[in-house]
Amino acid sequence: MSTFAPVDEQLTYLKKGSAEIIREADLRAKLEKSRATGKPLRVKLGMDPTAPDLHLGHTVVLRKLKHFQDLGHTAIFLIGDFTGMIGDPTGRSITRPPLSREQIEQNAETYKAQVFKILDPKKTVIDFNRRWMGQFTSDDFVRLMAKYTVSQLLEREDFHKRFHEEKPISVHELLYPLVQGYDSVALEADVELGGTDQKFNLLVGRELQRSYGQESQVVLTTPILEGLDGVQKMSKSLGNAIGIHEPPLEMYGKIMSISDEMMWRYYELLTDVQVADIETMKRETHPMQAKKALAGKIVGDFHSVEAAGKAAEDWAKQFQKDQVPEDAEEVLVPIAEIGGSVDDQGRAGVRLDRLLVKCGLAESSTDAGRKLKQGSVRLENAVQKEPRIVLTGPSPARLTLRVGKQLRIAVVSW
RNA sequence: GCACAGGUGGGUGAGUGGUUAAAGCCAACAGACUGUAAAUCUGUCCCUCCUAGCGAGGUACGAAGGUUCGAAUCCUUCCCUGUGCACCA
Repeated sequence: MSTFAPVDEQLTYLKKGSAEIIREADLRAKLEKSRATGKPLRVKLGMDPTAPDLHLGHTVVLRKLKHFQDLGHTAIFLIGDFTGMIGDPTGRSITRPPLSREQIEQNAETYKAQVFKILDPKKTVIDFNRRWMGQFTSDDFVRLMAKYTVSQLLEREDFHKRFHEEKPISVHELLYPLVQGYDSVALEADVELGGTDQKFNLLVGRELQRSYGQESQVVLTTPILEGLDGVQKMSKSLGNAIGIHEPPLEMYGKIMSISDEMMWRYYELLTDVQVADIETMKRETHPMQAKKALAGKIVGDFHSVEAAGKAAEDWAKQFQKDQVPEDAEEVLVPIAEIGGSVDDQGRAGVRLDRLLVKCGLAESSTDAGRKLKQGSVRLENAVQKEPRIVLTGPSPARLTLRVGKQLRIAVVSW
């Protein structure tokens, strides 16, 4: 029989890093009951497989689920393969383009693997809402829809806003919160987790459970993590995300580039460092050192301690010492692909602008030309403004290219 | 179905026949300064080509046509969004 920690202890652990608990008294009651009966709480976290890769922003709430798991409760990771087809309209000012079923299934698979970087696979229940939504008949749907009103749905801020701005709201978007709420009914969830932006959807779950004769779930929200810009929420489409699958050096570098202010928030939401220790660091540690420590911790979590150490070294080489890191990204470039030519003495003429595009250092040749003119391209550490260069050495030439902070090794062969 | 209002570059949002890839702002990118942080200042910010020059060409203001020497700006048709009215016999 499982034994649970004292309720107050559990509460303290769960409250750290959470934004809001609705309602805390209910959570306490549920925890007490579970402790008394030895029955773990069923804690649900749902995610739509709308993007193939998870980033650090997603891990905030995953970590919270992990906390419940640590306390001995049942973690249910729900993959919204059905809701994914609708696309959560949360925070969107426009309708999401629907994803194909194949795409969703593919994403769902990668999700499974990725969440286990945080959750304990042995103790996690993975479910798919297509399991019950796929069986839903039209009758069931009508009955579900009858439990909510349009004005209740329009209370939601983004709908409300769109409605008043006379922007389109598709009916299926309105359905999203209902389906998500129904998931809680199907799973008989005691607690549902989500970002603060999910608050409305989570609350619908409470109402629906009551309508279906169940005890309402407790809603626990976590803050939305800002991305690299420190302003907008972390999101791949905004290009300010750190993916959990990214190579160590890249991940480390991205973390180092966040602002000092954001660093503390990352500490709070992405590490297990205690609040008191964070406060001490704020006062006594040089921000750069603290940031390096943070980067090391996070890289360590998703890769390994060794990888983190290596990333730290490489990072210092690349950005602080102007050296070339061992794991620098290499791009193999046959000279023909960049319109180069070889003369009779074996010298190769290379078009630098095209090479930059090929290496991903410029978006287009026009862009490359601009960067060259601006003097932001460095070849072997020397500013290079001319678009043509001649290579005289033996065939595969390793060129170190830098544009701004980015570094690439181009291996040009002819 | 009818009427009205809209659809401009990554995002906002000017521009209503003619110095113009299309003001301004934001984002983004680069340079200086730094701790690759922030802040600040400067430059860039559709694509292709080269002889790389404040060069040449090509695309671009929902779509397709049309009127004009010339249109994002005028006309026609179509598509999309919203609003009001109607329809629901």
